[in-house]
Amino acid sequence: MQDEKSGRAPAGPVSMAQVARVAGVSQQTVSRVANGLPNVSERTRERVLLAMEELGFRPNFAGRSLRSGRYNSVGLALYNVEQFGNLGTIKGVLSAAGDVGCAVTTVEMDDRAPLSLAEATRRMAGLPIDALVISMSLKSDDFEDFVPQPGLSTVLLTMYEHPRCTTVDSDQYGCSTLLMDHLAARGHREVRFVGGPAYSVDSTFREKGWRDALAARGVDAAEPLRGDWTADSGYEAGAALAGDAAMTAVYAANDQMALGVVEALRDAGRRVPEDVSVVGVDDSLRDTVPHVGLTTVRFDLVARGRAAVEQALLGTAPSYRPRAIRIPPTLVERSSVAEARR
Amino acid sequence: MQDEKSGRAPAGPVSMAQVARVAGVSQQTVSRVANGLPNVSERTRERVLLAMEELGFRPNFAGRSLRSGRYNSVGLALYNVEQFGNLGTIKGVLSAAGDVGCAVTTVEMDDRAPLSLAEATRRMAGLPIDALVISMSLKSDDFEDFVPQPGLSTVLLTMYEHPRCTTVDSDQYGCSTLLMDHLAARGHREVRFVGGPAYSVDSTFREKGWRDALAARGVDAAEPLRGDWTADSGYEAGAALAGDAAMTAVYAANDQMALGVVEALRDAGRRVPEDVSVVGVDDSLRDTVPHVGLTTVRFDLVARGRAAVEQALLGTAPSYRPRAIRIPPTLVERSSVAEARR
DNA sequence: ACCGGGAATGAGTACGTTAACATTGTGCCT
DNA sequence: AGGCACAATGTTAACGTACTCATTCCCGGT
Repeated sequence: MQDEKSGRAPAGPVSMAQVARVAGVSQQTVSRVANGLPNVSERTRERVLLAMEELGFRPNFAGRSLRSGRYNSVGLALYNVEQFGNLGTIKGVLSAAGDVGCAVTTVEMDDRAPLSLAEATRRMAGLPIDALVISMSLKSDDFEDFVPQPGLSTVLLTMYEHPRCTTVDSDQYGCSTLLMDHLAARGHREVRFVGGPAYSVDSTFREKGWRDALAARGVDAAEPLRGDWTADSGYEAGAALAGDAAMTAVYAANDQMALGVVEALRDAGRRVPEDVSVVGVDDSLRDTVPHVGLTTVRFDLVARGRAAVEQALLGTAPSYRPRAIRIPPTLVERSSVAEARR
Repeated sequence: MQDEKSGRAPAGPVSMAQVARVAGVSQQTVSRVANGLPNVSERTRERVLLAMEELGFRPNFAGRSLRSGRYNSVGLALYNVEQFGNLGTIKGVLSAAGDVGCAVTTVEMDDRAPLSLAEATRRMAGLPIDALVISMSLKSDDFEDFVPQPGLSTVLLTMYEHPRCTTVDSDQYGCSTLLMDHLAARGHREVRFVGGPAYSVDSTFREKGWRDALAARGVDAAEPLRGDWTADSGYEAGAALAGDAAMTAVYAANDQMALGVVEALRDAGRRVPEDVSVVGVDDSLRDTVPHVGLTTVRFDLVARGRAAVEQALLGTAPSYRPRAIRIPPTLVERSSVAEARR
């Protein structure tokens, strides 16, 4: 049985040599046609293109990059794929890679494999990639010893800084400054904090930003509460906070918890924002809740992914020096913040 | 200046031949060590490993796969990356690929390039992949002519069926059956539908499921409303629906719109679920809204991604026959559905 | 002492591509 | 007419790996 579209039945992958034979030219001429080089006569080009079509030729990636030494692909090592924010980051990575004609080669680092940076790098080093972006929740001590693969430009998506790798992240500290300034400008001094789980690096940086902002204004930080990012855990925190008569504002480390806090405060008879102001982080409720009123902060996650890829590709140049890039957040002002009562 | 870790400064990528020279063995022996083959004496193995370490050897992907003809990678063509559900699907793709030691090579098909299936396949065909998964919003007519790249096992993530490619999707029709059965069992006959935008294929299938379910019970379908997936658009639809005295239930095509419908109905003085029952799709509010009460339907998106990769890899066997796989949803019963008034 | 056998290792080759160089053909200028 | 420039095409070599086969070496059995 023959392929109904072509006269010949191509068995397995088709090489340039086979196309050349059919077209009656040399293999080199096929290469020239495949790469759109100019020095081919129109007649020959057509003959070759026809033969390609007929045989179903597709260029062999391995042969091509063995010759060129380039892969036109960026590596992406992901841990915790389903975590909030990864989709935007992935979009940015794909988009920036696509801009320069690169694909993205991704590997999920799950719990089957060890999670160390060194291990992740080793696994990625054997893949067809020109540069590497690593997105993993990292403990600080992992950094001390880490040495990137020599000859493989590496960027880390993290708030920590590294002497030999560029690091890129949304500014998880700066978002607190932004929100606390916003609250302070409206007379809020006693601001409580509802964080994420203790192991969360992002939450830790947001908490530090909150703490420093209070300290800068000479306010003692009241004990922060801790949720698990869910709205229900925010509700619990809000219920616990409702009795605190001193505080005038609550800073929840994400919007879902902030929504829970608002609900709990209202259920406890405290009005938002008249009695208590509430702010969150992420702007994740925009399309999700009708008439969102939550004042929050938005990260440009796509820019985060884009920056990572751009730096990783820049890093292939020998003169490149590692740097730390922090994508600034923007304030999204809605109606959950009012002037503090005196 | 020398590399501080090794005696020699490796210039550029290191090949097996260079390692062999340093270790005083043949290139073939280095290959055996690199691949863990048994026929190497302990003494030689150690010498080679030492040389590898010293030079910073990493196996060349291109050479390896040129020889083997395999890439150990699955291609993923994505359109509309940030669309709901993609993160779970990506997780499933990565996870299933990782299970068999494969990476995932992804390209975003954005509006710079034409969106046709043929075009996407052509672009992916030159990448280092053994099989291909395509996730694009597809119009039905794209299918008629589409012929997958010969020799490249291809799976489409879509509800449409294709004679020559396996297609995989969450059952966007079956979710309606599930919800309508649930409502019917509680005496609901007049069920209104709030769909997504007209171009959405998913919404179209959900609407068809709703329509067929009504027809099966001899109920004339009242004109469906249309939102844009956001909670606010759901609110508008709910406000328009509130005056309909005949209906006893609303089926919104996603949870965010369903939440808007609930809010609007309550603002209009109709109780949920006592007066009107409301159901949604996706179970996307679970952690997002405190005390979610919405009855909805959950898709196993990870399973969707996993199935796509599994079928794509199975498709590399010559005896494989294309099929259509629909991942069934599960009902998530909460408190927005009650017995219909008589 | 000789031979057979198996383990360790090496030599040669092919995978598909592209760069560099070589060759042929064509037309134009002097 | 002779030669020169340039375009079109062909030839050769090399990229790094792993398969197949050949060789060497050592040991034990007779």
